[in-house]
Amino acid sequence: MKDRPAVAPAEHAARGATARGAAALSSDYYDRPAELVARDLLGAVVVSTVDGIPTAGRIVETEAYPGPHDPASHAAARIGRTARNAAMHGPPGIAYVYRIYGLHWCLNVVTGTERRPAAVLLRALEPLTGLEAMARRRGRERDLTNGPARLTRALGVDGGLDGHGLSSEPLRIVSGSHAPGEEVVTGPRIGVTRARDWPLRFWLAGNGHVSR
DNA sequence: GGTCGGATCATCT
DNA sequence: GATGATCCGACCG
Repeated sequence: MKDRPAVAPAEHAARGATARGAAALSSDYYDRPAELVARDLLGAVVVSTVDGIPTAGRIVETEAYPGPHDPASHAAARIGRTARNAAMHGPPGIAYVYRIYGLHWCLNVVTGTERRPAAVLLRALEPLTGLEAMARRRGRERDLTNGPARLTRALGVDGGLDGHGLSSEPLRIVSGSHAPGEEVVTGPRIGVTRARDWPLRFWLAGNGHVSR
């Protein structure tokens, strides 16, 4: 049995974040370098109403893909602009959703960094609301959102949301907070083969919902 | 607990 | 023709 905070960090976030009319993060918020946005997004809440089904989760793990100078990015300089990465070249605050390994979807937030394509990958959420719907979509009760492809499945996110502005239905991100005692930790990104040592993965230490 | 291989295909070489 | 910002079930210990 792991130690848990007396008051779950999610409780505060859940109340404000999923409440009707909660303010979405502004485009100014995203118009910053991906490293900063990736760190600050920890604690924010993703709210989905895809298929009319409300689900929401608190962001506990992210990765930054800061620009063309990053060889691991889908918008790396050697690749340039393509149909797949078009959204990364769009305005800050829209979604970049792509298929990976032929069968999963991953959700990114496009950020600004001096007009260069950049994004933040959402790697794990702490489930807040709609857990039953998440479990139904995932086909299991556990591990609902602790992985980039798991969380898209749980929220009903797919390629149809590529380029979608994240301040409007059916997929929004609203502000949240770090709970007292929650510490941001940095480390290498998962699964990448290039720039393995760049410390661009961010997560909330001690939160039980990170991907690993 | 851990490791291994299959699924499955758009994208890029 | 090879690769990949992953997940899952099978198998081993």
